[in-house]
Amino acid sequence: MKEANISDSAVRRLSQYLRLLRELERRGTEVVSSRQLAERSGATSAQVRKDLSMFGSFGKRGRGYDVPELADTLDGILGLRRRWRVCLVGVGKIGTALLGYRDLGRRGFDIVAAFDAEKEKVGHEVFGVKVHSMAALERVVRETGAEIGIIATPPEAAQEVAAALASAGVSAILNFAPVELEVPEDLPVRTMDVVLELEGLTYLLSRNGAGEGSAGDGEI
Amino acid sequence: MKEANISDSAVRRLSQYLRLLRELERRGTEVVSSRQLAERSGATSAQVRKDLSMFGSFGKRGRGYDVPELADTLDGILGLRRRWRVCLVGVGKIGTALLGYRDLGRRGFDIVAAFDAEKEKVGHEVFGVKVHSMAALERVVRETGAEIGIIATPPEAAQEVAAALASAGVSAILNFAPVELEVPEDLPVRTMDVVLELEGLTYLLSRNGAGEGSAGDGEI
DNA sequence: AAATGTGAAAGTCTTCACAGCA
DNA sequence: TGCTGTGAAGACTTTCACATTT
Repeated sequence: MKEANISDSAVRRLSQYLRLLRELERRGTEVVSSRQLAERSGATSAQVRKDLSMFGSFGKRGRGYDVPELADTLDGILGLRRRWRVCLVGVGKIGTALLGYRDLGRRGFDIVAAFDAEKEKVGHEVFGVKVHSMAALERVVRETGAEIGIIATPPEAAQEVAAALASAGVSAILNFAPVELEVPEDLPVRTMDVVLELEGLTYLLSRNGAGEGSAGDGEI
Repeated sequence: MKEANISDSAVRRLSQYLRLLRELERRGTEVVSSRQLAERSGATSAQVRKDLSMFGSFGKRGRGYDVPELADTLDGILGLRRRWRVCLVGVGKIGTALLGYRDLGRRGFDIVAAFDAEKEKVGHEVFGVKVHSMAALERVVRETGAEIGIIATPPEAAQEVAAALASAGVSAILNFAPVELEVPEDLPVRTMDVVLELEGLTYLLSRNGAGEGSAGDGEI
């Protein structure tokens, strides 16, 4: 398999193809064409083929792609042939929702520890995950070997937590706090921000004639 | 102000600039340069200037941008000079977390109604928002004038809910279910998927030499 | 006949670098 | 002097279109 210098959005698409492939696999579909993957993922067939060809040749001409085989290939590309250990900082509403989100486990991510600044939460288990004090962060991250840290704290605390996670040795951070984190260059961070996504929508709505309560049919 | 044909990622950056400007405003900072905005948002100064220049000339040469003025300008561009009515479908863990997320209200988004398929939840209020039955969706969306629908249901239900929201007349959808939704062309959808973001990280970790528990200093 | 894999073309986005203004 | 606004250059991404393979 080729090493590829692939863009962020291409990786995102690969994840989407994989999501579709798993669904097709569940239904017993054996073969899928780039066209079909494209339709169901909002890409074009050429783009699907290009994305995949960055890593090798996985299809059969005249036929398409073998579903389980391509799913496994994408697992390999995305680093999903193994499980990942994740820790979560901030057991508030979002943090709790994540602890209870069973898909994480199903898709290969094990939450091995949680942390919270509030004394009342420390020592308890939430959805089977033990909540530690912030003071224990560095020790517990090392002991559990957590590789990915999720930040679900208030924004004021996020930068400090990011620094602590970095120095405790996590290799990547998923950040739910609405702030831009400063971290060492080699520590990838993805930020998920609901308000930011909503603003992306309101931008579009204010350009077009929003507020006119239309919609409702699929007309072009 | 110019009308601009601006990319998705540029809109995302505008939101980030706005987030920073609000923080600067809170601290009483009066003027900011493209360089400063760039540093704190992970962009370059040229990009900040370019992004803004798509919509007009808002800075003062030799000086920078007036913070409250630029914040207000970006509010205008992003459609945030008004409040938006939002409804939420699926009062599970994520849905509940969103209902309790006070930032939404602070940033101009009012959740005016919630819906759930479970009988036990219907009729109750969650964080001050009344939960309706799915059967009431179309009526309540029309009555409340909800413009944006948030889908926080299990993936199996998401497509059906999207169709119901579309036909009830919402103008945009924010989707937390890990599926690609098929909706009328003129109905923008943004999907937020934790697993997809995590996979973006594991992709990077498996390219580099991950698993070596390094990191910890801010060295270049 | 059908669908891949891929160069080449087209299109988009980002960076450069500097004229011009406060 | 300092920093914006912006054409032009460069980098990157997507689409096209077709030779190739099953």
